[in-house]
Amino acid sequence: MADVGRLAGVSQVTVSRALSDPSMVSAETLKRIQDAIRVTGYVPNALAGALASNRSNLISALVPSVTNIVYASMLHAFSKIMRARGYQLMVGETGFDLAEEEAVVATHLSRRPDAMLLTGIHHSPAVRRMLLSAAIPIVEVWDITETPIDCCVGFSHVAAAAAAANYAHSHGYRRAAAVTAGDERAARRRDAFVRQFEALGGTPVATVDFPGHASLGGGRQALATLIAEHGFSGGVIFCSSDQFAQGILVEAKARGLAVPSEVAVIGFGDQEFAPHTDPPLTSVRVDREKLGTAAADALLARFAKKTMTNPVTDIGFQIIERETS
Amino acid sequence: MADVGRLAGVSQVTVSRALSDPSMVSAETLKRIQDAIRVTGYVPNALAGALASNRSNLISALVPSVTNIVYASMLHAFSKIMRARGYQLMVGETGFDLAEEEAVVATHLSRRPDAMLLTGIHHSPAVRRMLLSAAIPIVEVWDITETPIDCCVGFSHVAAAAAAANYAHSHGYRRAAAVTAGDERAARRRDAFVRQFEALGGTPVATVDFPGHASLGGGRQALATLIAEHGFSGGVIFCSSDQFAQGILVEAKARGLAVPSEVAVIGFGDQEFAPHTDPPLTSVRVDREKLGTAAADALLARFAKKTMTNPVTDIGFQIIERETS
DNA sequence: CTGAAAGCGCTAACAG
DNA sequence: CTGTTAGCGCTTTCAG
Repeated sequence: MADVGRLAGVSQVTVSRALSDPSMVSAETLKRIQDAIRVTGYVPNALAGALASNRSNLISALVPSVTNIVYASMLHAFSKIMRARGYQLMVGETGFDLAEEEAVVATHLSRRPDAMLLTGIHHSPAVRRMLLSAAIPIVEVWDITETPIDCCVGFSHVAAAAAAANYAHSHGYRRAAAVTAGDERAARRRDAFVRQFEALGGTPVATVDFPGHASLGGGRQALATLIAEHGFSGGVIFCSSDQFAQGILVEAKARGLAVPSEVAVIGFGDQEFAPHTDPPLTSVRVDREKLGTAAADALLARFAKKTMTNPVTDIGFQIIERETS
Repeated sequence: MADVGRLAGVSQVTVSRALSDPSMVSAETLKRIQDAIRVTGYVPNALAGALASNRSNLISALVPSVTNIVYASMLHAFSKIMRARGYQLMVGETGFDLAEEEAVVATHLSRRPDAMLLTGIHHSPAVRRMLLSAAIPIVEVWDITETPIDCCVGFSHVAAAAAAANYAHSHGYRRAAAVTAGDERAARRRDAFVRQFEALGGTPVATVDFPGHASLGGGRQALATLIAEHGFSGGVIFCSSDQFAQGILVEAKARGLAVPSEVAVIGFGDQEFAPHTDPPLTSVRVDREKLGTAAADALLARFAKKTMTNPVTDIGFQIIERETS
């Protein structure tokens, strides 16, 4: 930066100003500086800038996994807005394990992010303490709580699952099953679905749980298991993800079972392929782009003014009725 | 750090040493320092450390899109290794546009990453210049070239597509079509497939291109288009992605077309669901985890010693024969 | 094994 | 509009 200044015949600070706010230097000085930058191939050092200004322009985003499309698409929407505002993203994967999250949070905080996005509302006491003393805006996503660390953007998993149970019951289903991936929020939905479906007078809900992530193969296997081991002989299957639902459709077709008359399915997530399965998949839609943009908006609002109008943003959900139930 | 030192009765530098290399301080001093850290809740400032040491421990990884599972799973494998070695990932999305890539590269370089992962081997002259003068290890992935910026890890798209054409021909197919997403590498595969299939004596290959990313819906539409507008009446369809292939299977089943006798399909990527479609999908496998780990290994080797044994790593591909062709 | 001093490249005051 | 002076919180180097 000093070299650039020397070449342009100004001091180093003037170069700094030209870069951070061009309106602070005269037009001709600006031009000379820009020329000098081009000639020298100068690349600013954001590290030094961050240290001096105490603003890193970094946002850290922690998700369970980047290979899960629901988190990836949320990140995409989130980062698009943040990038447009000059912030860069540091992405971290926390798995579904609180201890792992703790280590990731610690290393990310050492980079002094200006804000942090966290997935979920359940964190270890150590994480809460670190986050609180970091004193930066924090947004927790994919769930809502009355007691966020700072603010949260999401929806009620209990309400979504109960709505699915109501939907199933009102469409005449009295028998049901649930297929669930190894994810705390999915498990909460499963429990809420079971509770509500049975409360409405449905027969006991059979459940099949997978420890890992949802997959098409898992959905096929789940239907096979339900039939072979749970005596499943018709009814609606509430899935924790559209991936499972798609697998159930494939397996049903392979077995010659009619959908929805013999096997009905409700997916979760309303992923891109849901309208194009055969038959088109009924699913609970969660607007992942909106989740990402609302999370970004919440952080930007916190940057603008310290007072929060409302720390809890419920983006809701929607049951998209198609032809599988 | 000075506070911690005061509490432990040592100077600030000693704390620094205790953190960077515990063996440099005596056992009892170390213990006092660790206690002091616990008491004060001290969180190191990696920004300052990076500025002073000229090593940021940051790696920037640039992919076209994080919502595409093939890039996401590569990133996952890559970051796992890098994180274990103490490096953190800055993720950037470049889209499929060279100009966008330029802006992303510039901002990432300003953060002084210790190395960079780039997707693809085609970059603008400005990007090459910036990267060269950054003088850090660079790995280009998903493709190979004799003239990488620094080193590359990938496979030959031309060879993969030609192998698919050979496979189709040797399995008796004389008619073929290709369905391709809007991605330069996919287009190169399409061209290589067409060239080889026709060279082997196949009839002219009908092509359907989509500007955006591959999807199940796109695959369904592609088969409909091939039948309606290209008079497709049997043969093998080479897809740029398993997503398209899956859509073709769904559409074929919906139309009552037998697979593979009336419509045969070859996917690309061998994604998780490929073995579980009905019938199981024949696909060109690219080991994305291996791609990520090999890219990480290449950078780590560059960190260890400046001389490269071999700058080009070809991880190859494999045609997985299942039942759709 | 520990400490003192210097400085990484920038921004934030304060002057002029 | 521009320059001067002080740091930001660390690591590095050189002494002891």
